[in-house]
Amino acid sequence: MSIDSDSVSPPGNAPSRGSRRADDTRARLLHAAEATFSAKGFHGTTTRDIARAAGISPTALYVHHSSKEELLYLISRTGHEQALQVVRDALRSSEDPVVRLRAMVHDFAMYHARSHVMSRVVNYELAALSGDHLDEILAIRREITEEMRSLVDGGIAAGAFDPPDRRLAVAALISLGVDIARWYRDDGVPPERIADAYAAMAVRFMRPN
Amino acid sequence: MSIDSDSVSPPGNAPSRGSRRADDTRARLLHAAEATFSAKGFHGTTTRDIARAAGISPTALYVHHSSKEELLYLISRTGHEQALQVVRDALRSSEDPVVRLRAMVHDFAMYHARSHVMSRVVNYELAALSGDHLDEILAIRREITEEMRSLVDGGIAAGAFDPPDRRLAVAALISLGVDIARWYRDDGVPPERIADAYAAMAVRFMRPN
DNA sequence: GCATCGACTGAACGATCATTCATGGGAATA
DNA sequence: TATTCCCATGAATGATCGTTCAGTCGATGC
Repeated sequence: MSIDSDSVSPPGNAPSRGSRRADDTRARLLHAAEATFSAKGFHGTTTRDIARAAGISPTALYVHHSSKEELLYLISRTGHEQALQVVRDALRSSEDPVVRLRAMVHDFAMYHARSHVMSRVVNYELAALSGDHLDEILAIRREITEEMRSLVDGGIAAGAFDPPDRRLAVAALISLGVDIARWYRDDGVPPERIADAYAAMAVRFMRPN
Repeated sequence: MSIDSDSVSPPGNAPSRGSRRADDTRARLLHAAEATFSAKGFHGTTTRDIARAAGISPTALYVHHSSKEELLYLISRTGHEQALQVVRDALRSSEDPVVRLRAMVHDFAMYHARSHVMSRVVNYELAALSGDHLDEILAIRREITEEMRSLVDGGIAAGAFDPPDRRLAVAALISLGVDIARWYRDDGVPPERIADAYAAMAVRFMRPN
């Protein structure tokens, strides 16, 4: 997907009450940054690239955002919050560990396939964030890991899971989802098929023999 | 691991017969580039960063290599060739599909954990390669995928594997290995434990129910 | 002991970078 | 219609980029 226009609100620089025009420009700016960061990386992208893709002058970028890094931060935060929400919603869908696991892996994979442009930025451009911003993002990442861990531990406690290593089972579940952002292509395997297959494989390697 | 000194030979720019001193500098340059590209990305790294890490002047870089991109190319090529070799060696180790799968996942994981610095460059900086260099690297990547596919298809034909989707089973096997380069930390879970757990999980999700 | 030559360097170049500044235009309000 | 002020701009700034150039240095061969 990417950034919804209703999630585009007053960032650090701009006035609190944005006009419709300003909100629209802000949204286009974020989409443009998302696409260029994803394709060329943060350091490989110039503010002129972003401005051109958004259809404005390089200067106008600074009317809405205080820096190029702020754009990366906003994209990272939105993406991480969305991913955390996806995981939490899936875990709320049932009490049965196997059903929850299937839903979580399925939805996590779906999210990374459909939002692969944003997810590439979210997962591979972390090093370009400023110290404070990075700390905030890492906190959200820890929450995602924590949700996964609670799913795995709960399933083990209930006798529904028996992975060879609970910590590495969590790592594997995350890797299967995150790495989709790296290899996914729009003209390849459709998201739904990826999600179904990955959910099935995850259930298999978590289930007791 | 990283680059062995014996794999450091005449690159594009330098004379064919290198002195011991030149070979040593070349090797330090490649190690330095590997480390900085891995930490800050290709575009986030300056030639001055690399030179400083190698203990030489920025100018000396061009005595041994024609450009910054050439360094990335040499690292990418070495890394991909090593990964392909790891996969091929593992597949040669047995005729039994399950044994081969276990060896392949184990060794592929070991390689990405031990060479995580290089593997980050290899897997996440492809976009910075020049057109010709990228084509050459992508050809090696296709060979790696092809080896994995033959393993999976062979196992299915022999009745030893029954994954929910053979194409996505290959994707999952690659993701488990590659993504280690993203999350691995030297002070975390040791490579051998990762490799064992991943091999066990892979066997579980490939085996018929 | 001297000449040679490969390895290396400091200074510099043009290009391009993120960002700022002074200013203009146009939509919304009165 | 007149006024206001947000949104946007062209031009410019200092910094930094990848790379080149004209040499220096020190080890090696005679």
